[in-house]
Amino acid sequence: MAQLIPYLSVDCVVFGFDAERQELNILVYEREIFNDRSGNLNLKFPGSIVPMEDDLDDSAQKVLFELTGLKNVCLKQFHAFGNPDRIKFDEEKKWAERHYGVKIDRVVTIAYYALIRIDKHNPEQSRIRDKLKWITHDRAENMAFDHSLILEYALAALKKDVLLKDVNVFELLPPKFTLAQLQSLYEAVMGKKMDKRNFRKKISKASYIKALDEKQRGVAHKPALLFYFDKDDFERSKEDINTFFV
Amino acid sequence: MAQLIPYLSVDCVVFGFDAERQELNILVYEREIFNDRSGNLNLKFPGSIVPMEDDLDDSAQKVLFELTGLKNVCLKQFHAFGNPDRIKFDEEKKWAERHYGVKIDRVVTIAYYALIRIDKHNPEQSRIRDKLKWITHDRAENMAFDHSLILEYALAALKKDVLLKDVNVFELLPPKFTLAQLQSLYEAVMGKKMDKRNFRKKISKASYIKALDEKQRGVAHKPALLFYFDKDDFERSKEDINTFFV
DNA sequence: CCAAAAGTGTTAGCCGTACACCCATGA
DNA sequence: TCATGGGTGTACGGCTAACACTTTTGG
Repeated sequence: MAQLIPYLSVDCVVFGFDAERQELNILVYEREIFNDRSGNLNLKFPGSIVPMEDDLDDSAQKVLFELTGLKNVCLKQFHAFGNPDRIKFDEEKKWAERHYGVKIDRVVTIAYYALIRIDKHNPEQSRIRDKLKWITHDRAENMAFDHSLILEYALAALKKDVLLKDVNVFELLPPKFTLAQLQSLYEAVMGKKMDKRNFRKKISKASYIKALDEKQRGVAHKPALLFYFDKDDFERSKEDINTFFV
Repeated sequence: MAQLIPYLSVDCVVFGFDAERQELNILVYEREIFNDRSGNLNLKFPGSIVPMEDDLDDSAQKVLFELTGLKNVCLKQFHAFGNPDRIKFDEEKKWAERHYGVKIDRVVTIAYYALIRIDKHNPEQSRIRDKLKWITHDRAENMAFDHSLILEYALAALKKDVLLKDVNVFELLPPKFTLAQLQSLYEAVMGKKMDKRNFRKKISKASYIKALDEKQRGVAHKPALLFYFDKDDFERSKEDINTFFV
């Protein structure tokens, strides 16, 4: 049977925040199809062909569940990638055809990014646990297909969403966090360093970030006060974004 | 032949700005498939099935060209809509099957918004000119398929892009425009009124909006100074968006 | 001379930015 | 007692927001 229309897939760029190293990490799936090529060509983002009867968002949630054992993950669709030549190598086409069990000429993918708590991700629950790994952004060049491009778009979309409070960056943090963790997360997302005192002054004006009556324990320095995030206050605070940048 | 995967289409939400009436308008395509239903069920956004060999962006440009006779239109992909039930009525399914000449069970659409100058849009050049019309946002409820939802997403995406200077709102204006026109455009996009003096103070700080040595003519009131938009300065000015909203 | 829209300045309070030292803890 | 990161204040300049009257034109 000839294929007359492009296949449709979803791909998920899963972000996790390593609070120790203060780094934004990305979950990738490692295949073994290129033996003689160096670099990251064996790395791709987790994804799946969209079944005929499934909603796009549901397909993405399903991928995430099979991957991390997590349900109701924070997931945002950010772009569809449809270059007819996005499958670059014969090895990739053959891999995809074997993997999905259909003849494939072209795949259009709807890309999502997900925010998860890196400590919640339980690889034991994953069907494909031994093929998953976390990498940092600067180790993600030259991935399979157009996935390095997809990552650039994902990072830009995340940054945009965070700037306008269109996403909950707190999904990446544990329920109790320090201001230093929060600051390094913002710095990782925005791609720039910020001044500690000014950052804290700003955060103290955010009604949705609230201090607990509790401190860090067991650290070899002055223990930090812990904070939590109030989602309802956050939702309310969205309303007064008015002023555009000139 | 059974269809095993969803069809893929692109749809374009075309915005135009009516500077006289100070309204944001939307270009819709009118069909004649519902006789006995009231409302806007006959209205849809222009779109097309994506051919097997075409890039998504190219397909959208092609739709725009056939529609408006314009090339290199400002076009931004903003969301993919893939609810399996987005074709709601039998009449719509039959229309789509007749229109595209294939059996259709499900269509996933990649939605774009376009900004065009309403005065440049030459309906004479359009293949389907007698079926196109401009409507305002508040007259766009209950459109065909999920197109009213698509419009809501388009407006939100446009607003977001304008806030972050990710799109050129000046594509909607003639090359020479007054500050009153510019202000009413911002107001239409942001959905809120602004103070004239404060708006002008802000605009005067934008290096990319420059006064001409020329005024309006033939108006029955004090003629307004004309301004133009400098794209290079605009691109340069994007770099210093840093501060997130709390 | 009237109607209509253009154009203009000041004040008060808030926000962004730049910058350096003491504090609490575990080892 | 030392190393480590936590926590804090001030001053300046720029931005936002509120607010009302005069000017220029065509009719």
